[in-house]
Amino acid sequence: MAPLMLVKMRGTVVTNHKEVPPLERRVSYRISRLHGRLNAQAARILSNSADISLSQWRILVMVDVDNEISATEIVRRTKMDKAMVSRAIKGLSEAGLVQVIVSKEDQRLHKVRMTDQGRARFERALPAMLERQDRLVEGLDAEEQDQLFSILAKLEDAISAMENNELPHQTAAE
Amino acid sequence: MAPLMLVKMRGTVVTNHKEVPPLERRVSYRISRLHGRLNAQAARILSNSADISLSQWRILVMVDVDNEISATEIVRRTKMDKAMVSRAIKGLSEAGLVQVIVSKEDQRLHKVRMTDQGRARFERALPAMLERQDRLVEGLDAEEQDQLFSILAKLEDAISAMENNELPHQTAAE
DNA sequence: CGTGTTTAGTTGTCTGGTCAACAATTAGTT
DNA sequence: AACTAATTGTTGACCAGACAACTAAACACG
Repeated sequence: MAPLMLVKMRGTVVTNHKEVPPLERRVSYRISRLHGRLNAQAARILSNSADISLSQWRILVMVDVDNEISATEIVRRTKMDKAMVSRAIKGLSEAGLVQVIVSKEDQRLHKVRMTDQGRARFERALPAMLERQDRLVEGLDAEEQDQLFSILAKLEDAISAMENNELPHQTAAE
Repeated sequence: MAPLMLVKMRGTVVTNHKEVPPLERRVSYRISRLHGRLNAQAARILSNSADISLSQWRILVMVDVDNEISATEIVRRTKMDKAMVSRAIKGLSEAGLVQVIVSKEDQRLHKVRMTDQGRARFERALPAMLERQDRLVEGLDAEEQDQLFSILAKLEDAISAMENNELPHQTAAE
C-alpha cells in the first residue's frame, strides 16, 4: 500500500520521497472527481430543463447579468476558452436564443443579447440551477463556506506560484 | 473586486430569483476552474518530464502501487472510465512502458506490469509530480487540509443526495 | 453438458475543452 | 498615409471523458 520507498533518479539514489498519499487524500484526484460529478449533474439538469449545454448556460448567465456583452468580455470574466465561447454563442445564435450584433464603433466586437426565446429558455432552467446551488452548499455552515473558498483560493495561488517559478527552488514557505 | 452582485431585472423576469452569487462564490465554477488549472499543470509536467499523458500517468501510479494489476481493478480504484483505461494501457504498451499479460487462470484478465523502460519513465516524472503535490498543499496547514477534504466530502454527499432525490421536495433535513 | 448470465476488455462515437493558426479590424508610430 | 502591433473572433486539430455496443471468456445451474 505504500510502495515506492526509494527512487532512483538519474543514476543516484534519492532519499525516500514523502509518502504518496492515498487517492482520497490527493487534492487533484478529489477535485477531479468532484468536478466530474458536478458537471454531469449540471449537464443533466440543463439538458432536461432547457436542452442547452453547460457552456451555453454559462454564456446565458453572463448575458443575463449584463445584456449586450461581447465575447471577449465573457472570456475575461469567466476564464472560459475563447474558442468555446465562440462556439457556444454560435450554437445559441443558431438556436435563436441569442442575437449577435456587430458593433458599429468597432466591427470586431460581437455583442450578444438574449432573445425573448432565449430568456424563456433561461428561466426554465434557472430554478433548478439555483436550487442545485443552494442544496450544494446547504450542507455547509457559513464558516465552512468561507473556509472552502479561502482554501480554493490558496490552491490556485499555489498553482500560480508554480507557474511563475517552474522548477521548484526553495521558497520561503510564505 | 466583486462587481456584479445585483441581478438586473430585465424584461420579463418575474420570480425574483434568490441572490445569484457572483462567480467567485459559486462552488461549481470555482471547482471547474481549479480542475482546469490542475489538469493543465499536470499535463504540462508530464509532457515535459516523461512524454506521457495524464491518464497514462494515473495508470502507472496504480501499477507502481500494485504490480500485476488488472484493468478492472484500476477502474475500481480510480473510477476512471474503462474505455479510457483500456486506451491508456494500449498506449503505454505500444510505447513499451508496460507489458500486458493475459492471466492463465482467467483469460479475460489482462494484468499490467511495468517494464524497466516504464519504470525509468515513471521515475523521471515522479519527483516533479510529488513536488507539485507537496507545493499544492504546503500553503495549507493541517487543519485546513482536513477541512478541505471534509468539505469536499460533504459536497459529494450533497450531489449523491440530489441524485437519489431528483426533484427537490421537502427534505427532512436528513 | 448446454443455455443464459455475468464479467473483462475493446472499439466507435460524441461532447467538452484546450491550443495554435488564422482573418479581419483597429490602434500606434513614424 | 504606410507600416507594424495588438485585439477580436473563427476555425481546425487534438486529447480527455462519457456512454453504449460489442467480443470473448467464465460462471451458474438446470
